[in-house]
Amino acid sequence: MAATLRDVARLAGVSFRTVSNVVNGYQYVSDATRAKVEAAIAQLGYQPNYSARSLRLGRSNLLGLAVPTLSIGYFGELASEIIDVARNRGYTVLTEQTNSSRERELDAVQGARRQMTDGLLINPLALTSDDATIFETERPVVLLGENVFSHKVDHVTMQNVAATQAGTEYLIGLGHRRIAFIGLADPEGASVGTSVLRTEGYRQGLAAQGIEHDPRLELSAGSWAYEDGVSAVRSLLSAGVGFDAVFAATDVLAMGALHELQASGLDVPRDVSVLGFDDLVEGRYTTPTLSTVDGGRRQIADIAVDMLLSRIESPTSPVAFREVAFSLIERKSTRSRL
Amino acid sequence: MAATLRDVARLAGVSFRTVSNVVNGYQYVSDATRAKVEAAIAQLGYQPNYSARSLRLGRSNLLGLAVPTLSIGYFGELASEIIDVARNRGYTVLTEQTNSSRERELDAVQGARRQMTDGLLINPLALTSDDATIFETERPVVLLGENVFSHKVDHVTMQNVAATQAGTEYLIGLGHRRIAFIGLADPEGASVGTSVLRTEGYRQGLAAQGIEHDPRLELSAGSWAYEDGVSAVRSLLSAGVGFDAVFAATDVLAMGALHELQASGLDVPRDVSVLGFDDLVEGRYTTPTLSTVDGGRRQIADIAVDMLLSRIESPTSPVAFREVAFSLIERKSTRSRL
DNA sequence: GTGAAAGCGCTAACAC
DNA sequence: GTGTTAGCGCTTTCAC
Repeated sequence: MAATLRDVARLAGVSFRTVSNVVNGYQYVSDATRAKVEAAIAQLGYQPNYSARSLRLGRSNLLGLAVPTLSIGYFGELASEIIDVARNRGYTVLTEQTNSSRERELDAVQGARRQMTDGLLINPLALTSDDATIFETERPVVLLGENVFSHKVDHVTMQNVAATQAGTEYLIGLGHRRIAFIGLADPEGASVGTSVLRTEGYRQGLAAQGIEHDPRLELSAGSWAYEDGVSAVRSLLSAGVGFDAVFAATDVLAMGALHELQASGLDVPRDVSVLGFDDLVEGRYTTPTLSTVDGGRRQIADIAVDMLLSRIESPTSPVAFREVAFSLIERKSTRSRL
Repeated sequence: MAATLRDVARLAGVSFRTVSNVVNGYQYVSDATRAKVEAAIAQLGYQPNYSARSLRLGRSNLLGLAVPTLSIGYFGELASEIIDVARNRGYTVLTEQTNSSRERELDAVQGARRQMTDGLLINPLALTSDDATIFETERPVVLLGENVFSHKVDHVTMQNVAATQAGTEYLIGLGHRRIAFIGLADPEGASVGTSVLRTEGYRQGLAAQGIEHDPRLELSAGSWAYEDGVSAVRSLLSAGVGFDAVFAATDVLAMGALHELQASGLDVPRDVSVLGFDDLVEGRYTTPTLSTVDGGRRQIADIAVDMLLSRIESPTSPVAFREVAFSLIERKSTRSRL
C-alpha cells in the first residue's frame, strides 16, 4: 500500500498537519522540520492521493476534451496542442472521442465522466444550436467551432466565412473562374455548422468578384475523410463539369482531391489549382505542397484553455466569445499569379 | 452544489445506503423502493462523485497513456485506437505527451499523475533498458514498443526485425539491389530501440539474399519527422550514392522522402521505389500511394489495453510478453515485379 | 430489504 | 510554528 501523510508524519516525528504544510509549500515551517519531512517523503516515496485531495477540494485539475477523433488531421493536431497548453497550466487532459455521434457528444456534456473534470472543451459536430440549453449549466464548458450558438456559453471559433471568402478571392486573383468547392453540408455527414459557414464564405467570395456561382461546382464533404475528397473529384470529373480550381473545406479533403486529380492524369497546379483549409503538417510534404488557409488552430488551442481556466476560476464572469485570426499559406498546389 | 446521495435519500424518503444500492445495481432492493429512488435521482439530476468513489474504492477507472505526441502519424492513430478500446472496457484515458524527452517519460512513470490512474500504457522512446527498474513497482504498467526490456514488466511489441527484413526482401524480390534505409539510430534522436531493430531487420534482409550492405545507404532518422525523410534523401542525392529504392522506418519518413525525391525530379516508382512502415491512412492518398509494412498497430492497441486491465485485476499473474503479426501492403510507390 | 456507522486520505479552520 | 479535529461523498461491514 502506498504511503500516506500519516506514515510520513510518523517517520518524521511530526504531526501530519505539518507534512501537509510541507507538501503544499505552506509558508511557516521551520527549515529543520521541513528537511526532516522531506527526508521522510523521499524515504517512503510518498505521493499525495489525488482522489482524496479532489474530494476535499472539489477540484481535480483534470480537463475533459471531446473531439470527433484523434486519428485524423485537424483534431489530432488540435488535441496535441491543447494537451500541451493545459499541461503548462497544471492540468491533465482526459480525452474522449465522440466519433461525431450525437449520443457520444451528449454523453461528453452530460454524462458521468463530466463529474471527474473541472471543465470541458468540446468541439461538437452532431449537436446544434437546438441543443444549446444543455450547455447552460453552472459547469464550466468552452465550445470550439460553430455548431452550437448560445450567448450563455463561452465560445471560440475561426472566422470561417471570412477565411473561406479570402481563400476564394485568392484563387480568383490567380485567374481562376471555375472554382469547385468541396465541403457542402451533408445531412448525414459531420460538421454541419462549419460546412454552412465555409460554403457561405465561398459564395461570398465569388459574389464579391462578380462571378456567377454554379451549383454543379459545389460538392458534398461527406464525412470529411480523405475518401470524400476523392469521390467529390470523381463525381466532378464524371459529370464533365469544367473547373480550373478546387477549394476544399479541409486539408484532408484537399489531399483526397489532389490524389484523385493526379490519379486521373491531371497536373496540379497546371491543369487545376488545389487549395485546402487547416494547415496540417502533412500539407507541407505532398507533391505539390498544399496551399491552404490557416484558420488559426494553434491560437484556438491557447485561447480555449485560457477561457476554460478563467471560467473555472470565476464562474460568474461575463460569457466570452472569441474569433481567431486566419491567414493564407501559399505553397505549390495553386498556380502562380498570371 | 451538486446533489449527493444524502439529498437523493432525503427526497426519496429512504436511507442513503439504499440509494447507494440502487446506483450500484445491488440485488436486494424492492421494485417500489427502486422506482422511488430512481425518480429522486432523475429529479435532482444526481450523479455520483467520482473522487469520493475513487477514494473509497482505491480505483479511478482512469488509464494513463504516454506517447511522444498525438499530432503525427503512428502515435495519433495508436492513441485513437487505444482510447476507443479503453472506452469499450469502461475506462477513460488520460493522455500525456512526452515529446520523447527523458524527463517527461520519467514523469509519466514516476510522477504524481501516476497516482490518479489505475494503470499506465507507455511507449518510451528516451528511456532504455537501463531504466527498466523504475517500472518494477507494483503499479500496473504495460510497455509498448521495444526501448525497454525487462522480464518483470508486461510488454507488447511489433516484430520489428522480422517485419523490416520482410520489407527488405520484398524490395529485393522486385529486383532492387541498391536499397537505401532511412531509420538509423541517432543518439540525439528518438526511438532508439526501434531504430536498432529495424536497422537490424534491414541488414538481415540484405544478408539473407546475399546482398552486400553499404553503410553509405544507411541514413539517420533524426527525430522521425517528415523533415528527416527529406534530409535523408537530400544527403543521399548530394553524396551521389547510387540507389534504386528507399525503405523508410516509418511512413512519415517515407512521405518526407517521397516528397524530396519528387522535388528532385525523380519518378517514384520508375526511378526509385519507396517503402514505408506503419500503414498510416495518409499513405493511401499520396501520389503514388505508399507501399508499406503494417507492423500491427491496431492489434497492439487491443492487446495493450487488455494486458493492462488483466494486470490491474490480478497483479500477481505472470508477466506477459506479446508480439503482434505484421503484413506487407503493396501499393504504388514500389515498382511492379519484373 | 433497510438503517447506522466507520473510514478511505486529504485540507483547512481552529486552538495553542 | 505545530497539533487536533471535522468533514468532503462514497462503499461496505454489521446489525436489525
